[in-house]
Amino acid sequence: MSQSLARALRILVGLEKGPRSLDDLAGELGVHKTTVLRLLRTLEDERFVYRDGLHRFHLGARLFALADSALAQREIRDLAAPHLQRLNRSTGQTVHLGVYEGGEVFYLDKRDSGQSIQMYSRVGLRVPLHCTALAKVLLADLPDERRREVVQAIDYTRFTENTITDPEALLAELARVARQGYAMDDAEHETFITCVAAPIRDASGRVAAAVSISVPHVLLSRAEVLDLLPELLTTARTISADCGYTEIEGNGHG
Amino acid sequence: MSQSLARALRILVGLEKGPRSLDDLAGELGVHKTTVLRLLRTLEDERFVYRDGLHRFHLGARLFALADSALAQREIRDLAAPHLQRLNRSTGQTVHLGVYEGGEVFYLDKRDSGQSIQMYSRVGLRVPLHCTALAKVLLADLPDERRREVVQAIDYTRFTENTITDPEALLAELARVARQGYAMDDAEHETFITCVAAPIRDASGRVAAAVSISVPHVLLSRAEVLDLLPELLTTARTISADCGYTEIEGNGHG
DNA sequence: TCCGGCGTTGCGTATTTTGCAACGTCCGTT
DNA sequence: AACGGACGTTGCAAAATACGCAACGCCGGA
Repeated sequence: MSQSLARALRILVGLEKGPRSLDDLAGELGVHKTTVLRLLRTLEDERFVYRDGLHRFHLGARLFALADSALAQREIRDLAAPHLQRLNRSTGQTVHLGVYEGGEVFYLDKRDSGQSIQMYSRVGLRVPLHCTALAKVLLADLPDERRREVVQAIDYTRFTENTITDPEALLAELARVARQGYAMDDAEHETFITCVAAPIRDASGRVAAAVSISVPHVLLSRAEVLDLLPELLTTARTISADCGYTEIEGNGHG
Repeated sequence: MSQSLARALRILVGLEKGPRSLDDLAGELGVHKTTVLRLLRTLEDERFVYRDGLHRFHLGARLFALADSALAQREIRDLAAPHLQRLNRSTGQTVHLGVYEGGEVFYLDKRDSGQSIQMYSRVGLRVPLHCTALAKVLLADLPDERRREVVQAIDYTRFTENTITDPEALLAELARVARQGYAMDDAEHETFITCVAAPIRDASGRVAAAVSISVPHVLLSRAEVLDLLPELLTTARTISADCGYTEIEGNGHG
C-alpha cells in the first residue's frame, strides 16, 4: 500500500540476516541506492538502524526496546510465567511457551533445563510449523479454512526421517492432535529430541497459546516423555483457567 | 527525510506503550486516520503490527524475530556469554551486559541471581544514563564532545537521595570513573540496590560494552559489593581479551 | 599521484501519498 | 426491532513527496 514504507520494512527484514552495505541493500531491493540511503537515514534517526564505523548498516537499538515492550504487552506471558517455572522445576526439562500469529508460530517464553544440553531456541524465534509439537497444537485449532491455507503455504523441509513432508499428512496429524488434546514431536525436527505440547485456551475457548516440554533422548525415552503428559496437561489447564477459560461439556477432567 | 516512513516509525514507537485504536494513533500523530490506516496496513502486511479481534493495533511478531537476530548479530554478546555465566555463578548475583548506542544504553544480556529477589530489567531495556554503573562506564569513554552532548540531553529524574541530578556533577563522576576504571551505583537508582560495573574494550581500545553486578542491600553491604570488584574487573579484562583488546602501557596488570 | 569504489547531494519529473467527504458496519441504546 | 453513533474503510483529485539520474567528493589501494 505504501511503497516507501514497504521498502523500508524490506530493508529491515534484509538486515535480519546480517549487516549490509548501502550497495548490497540497493541490489537486493532492486532500488537505486539514493532511495535506499534516504530510507536508511530515516530509520537511523529513529534508531531502527545504525551504521558502524563506518558504512555498514545494522539493526538498531530501538528494535530491542520495541520487542521488549511487545513482549511485556502479551499478557499471556505474565499469566503463564509462574506455571512455566513450576513445570520447568518439577520436570527438569526445557519448557517453551509459543503463540500463533499471522501464519507464524514463535516462542514467547522459554525455561532452560538445568542440564548441560541447551536447546537452540530463543524468545522471538519462529518455529517450523510442520515438525514441532508447539506448532501442531496451535495450528490444530485454527478455523478450517485458515488452517488449510497455512498448511499449504508451509515449506516442508525434511529435517529427520520422521519429518512430515506433505500437507495431507500434516492435516491428518492436526486432526489427531485436535482430537487427543495434545501434540507430539517424535524426533521430527531434531533427531535426538522428543517434545510434547498442550493447548492453552482463553475465555473465548480458542487456543491462545501452547506450552511444550522438550527432552533429549539421552535423558528420557519417548515413553518416559509421555509420562510427563499428565503434568503438562495440568499446567496447560491451569494457565487456561488463569486466562478465563472454563471447561464446559465433559473434557474428561471435571 | 522520508515522511511516510517517519510517520510509520512513530506509529511503532507509539505502540510501544500499549495497543491503540486507529483514531488514537491518528490523534497522537496529528495525521488523518486515512493516512494512518494505510501505513498500518503496510506494517501489518509485514507483521510489524497486528490487529486483535478486532480493531486494536499491537506490535507484531516480526519485531521479535528482528530483535532476536539483532541480538545474535552482536558478537560481543556471544563472546561475553560464558564469562557472564561464570561471574553469575561465582558471585550468585545479578549480572548485566550493556552497550551504548546513539545516545542510549541498554541491556544486551542478563543473568539473574539465584535469589528470590529478581531485578526489574530485561534484555533490550534502556537504562537511565545518570544513575547506573553500567551507563557511567559506557559514557565515561565517549569522545569528549559527544559525552558532553549526551550528558546535557539527559533527563535527570531523581530516583533516590543519591541520584546525581545535574550535568556538571555527572561529568565529574564520569571523569572519576574513567580514572579508576570502574563505576559504582550506590543506591542512586533504587534505594535498596548497589551496583558496580567495569568496561569491556575491543581491539581498538575503545569501550565496547560494560559488565555489571547488582546486589540488593539485604544481601551485601556497600563494602561487600566492593569486595566483588576484583572478580568483576578480571571478568571484564578476560572478555576484553576475547574481543581483541591488548593492554599496552602499564595498566597495573601486565 | 592516479584510479576505482562507494556514499552523498541537487534537481526536475511524476509517482505516491495525502486529506476530504461519503459510505458501511458493528454495537449499544431507546 | 429500529435508531444513532463510533469507527474503520474506500474513491478521488490535488499536490506534496519520493524517485532516479547524473555529478560530486571522499577514502583507500595501486
